[in-house]
Amino acid sequence: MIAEVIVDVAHSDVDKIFDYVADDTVKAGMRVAVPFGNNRGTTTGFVMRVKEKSDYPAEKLKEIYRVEDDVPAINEECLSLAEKISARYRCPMALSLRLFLPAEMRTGKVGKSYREYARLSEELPPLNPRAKVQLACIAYLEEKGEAPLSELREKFSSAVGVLIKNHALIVEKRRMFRVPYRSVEGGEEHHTLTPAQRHAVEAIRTTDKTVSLIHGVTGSGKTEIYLTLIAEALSQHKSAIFLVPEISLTPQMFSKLRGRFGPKVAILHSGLSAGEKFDEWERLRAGDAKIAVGARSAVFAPIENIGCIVIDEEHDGSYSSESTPRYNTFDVAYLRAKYHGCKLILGSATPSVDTYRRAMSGEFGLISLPDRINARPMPKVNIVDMRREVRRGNATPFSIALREKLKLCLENGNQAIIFLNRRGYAQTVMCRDCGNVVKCKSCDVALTYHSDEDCLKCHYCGAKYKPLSACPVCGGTHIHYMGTGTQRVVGELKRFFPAARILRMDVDTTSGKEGHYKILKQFADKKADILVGTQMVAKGHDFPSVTLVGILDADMSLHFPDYRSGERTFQLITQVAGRSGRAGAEGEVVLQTYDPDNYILRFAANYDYEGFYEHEIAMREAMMFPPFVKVVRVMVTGEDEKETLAALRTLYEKLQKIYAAHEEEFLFFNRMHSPIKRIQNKFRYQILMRMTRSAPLKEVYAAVAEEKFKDVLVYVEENPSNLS
DNA sequence: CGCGCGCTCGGG
DNA sequence: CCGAGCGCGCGA
Repeated sequence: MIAEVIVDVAHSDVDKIFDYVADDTVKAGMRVAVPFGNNRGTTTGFVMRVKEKSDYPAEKLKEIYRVEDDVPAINEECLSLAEKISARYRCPMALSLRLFLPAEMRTGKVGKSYREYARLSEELPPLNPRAKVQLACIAYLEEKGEAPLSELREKFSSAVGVLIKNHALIVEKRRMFRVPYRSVEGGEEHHTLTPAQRHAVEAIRTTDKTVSLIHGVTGSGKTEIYLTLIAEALSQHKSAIFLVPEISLTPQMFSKLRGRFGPKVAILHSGLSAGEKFDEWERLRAGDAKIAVGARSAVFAPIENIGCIVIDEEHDGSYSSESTPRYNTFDVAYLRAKYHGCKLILGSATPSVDTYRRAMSGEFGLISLPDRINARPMPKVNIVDMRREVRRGNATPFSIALREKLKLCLENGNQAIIFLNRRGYAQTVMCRDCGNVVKCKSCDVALTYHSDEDCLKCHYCGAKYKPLSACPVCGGTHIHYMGTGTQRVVGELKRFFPAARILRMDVDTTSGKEGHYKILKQFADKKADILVGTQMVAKGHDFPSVTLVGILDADMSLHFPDYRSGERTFQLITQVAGRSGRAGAEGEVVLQTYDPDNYILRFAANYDYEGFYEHEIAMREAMMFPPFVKVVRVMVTGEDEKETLAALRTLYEKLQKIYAAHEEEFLFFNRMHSPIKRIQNKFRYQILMRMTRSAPLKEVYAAVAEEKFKDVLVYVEENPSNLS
């Protein structure tokens, strides 16, 4: 037999099928060790197909050294999905295949884990009646039946060894599965659905559309709808995928899932240990677990017979991959849903403009849940004009209104969340003598001062620098810390509310496994009164005692140089605001801005998604932005600026030919450096295009793929979510 | 004349 | 991607 093999080398030069002689144990989807290249070593490969004979000269064929899996690691569906991903995102097969395996499995660093159990032998050999410990051990096992060997060793020490030697104990090795979040208990049983929820479930069940969007405000009970649909899939002996944004793997969600589905749930996300990830993956592959829950990568879960796929918080940026292959989770989920003929359910309180448009056009089903389950109104949003605060001489990050409401909130024993989109202490460090802003040595990015470590950090590469006492350019000593970060806010809050217990949550405080979880749990357990944080406090957690949310400087994300900045700001404000007043008392929001009449903020303050959408889509159409056109960026990066520029030029000239031939289909075509000219020592130049949807994007891809540059990396992005 | 380095090529 | 093969330049 012949196996068609893709070698696990991420390079287009070797991105093709190689035939190897195989025995009949080899199946498609298994990994194999094969001889490859002139080195006598081995390379891992993926068997894509097995066939009877090869077109390649038989005398040149080599044999597979070893089969690495006893069961295919990648099933037929996923093999063909990998092919589609490679074609769609133009990446080597090796890279798309890797998506389907836990990373640690590939490097061979992790494997099955076993545990030894001991039980009594059927016929006990004669024992020395004076060996008290041995007798105790036997008595213990007579009562228990069996016990882990390690436990026996701890209790009865060396006696265990003697008993094993005498064949009094039988030791058995058994597979042990490492369980993530063991400490999270399964809570809450399912409650009955409200009429609105029942209607939503029914609508999804009966529609002939593959994709349904649930547009439901925070607290409208979307999760219960997902769980009902997943339970239904399970009852039909099918499996399910439940995707959530990276950070919103909250304890509440876990306990809900565990409570409802117990061990049928497997969790896949980057926070797990290698062993846990591997075991959860294995449980899914073997069919022991039926529900794959996790962030974007869980869309590649090794399951068969999928009954439904859910993408919660559909609008979230974490659903598009930032590294090759830059896949979009929705696209992959859609392919899987089509393959299995199952439903794909998207949910959000603030759907992305693109998704909502597709729902409005009838391409997707649309279900609206305008009311909160408990019929509680959304918290009132007070817009505060910070320009007036400044005029009144208030130089602190907090408006007087926010301070007063905070005071009241704390006096009543409630909790508050303060949100701002900037970590660290001060945003920039500037010399007042010459105006020099201190920047990172490897990136073209202003450094941020962090008071707890007393250092300057680069938020793009993580580099740390000593704080400056004098300006490196002019030697001036009037170093000024500008702007406000989470650390400074905490400091200022302590000044105003010395008795308040304050927690900070941003990437600096959430390192390590379960980092978010710990902070959120502390806050949920009311070990703190105020939570200060960046984006990550915005994601869906339930804090019943939070009655006040403060949004400092809502303009920050508004003036981002990106066509989606308005959309993102609306989503962010709506999400953060939704943290207020979920159970007990009525909630309130203070929204601070220097642009109080901005339409995005107005719509957000009124929770008027439709209004926002109508305005935004009209604007996009008028300005010719996605979804009406495509924004395409060809990114050219390299450490050597000359080489990078040369590559840029070559590509530009090539693409210009396409542009010239299709000028009427392009709205914009130009080369420039990226907004951030250098990150991690790499210069970043780009060719930016805006083109109609019928424009020859394929030709652009092909032209880019044809060129290869030494030491210069080139990639193409469609509607990039981050234009920096 | 010999070897070291850089480029090109091939891998089943 | 990685090593083999090969051409060319330089030094003794």
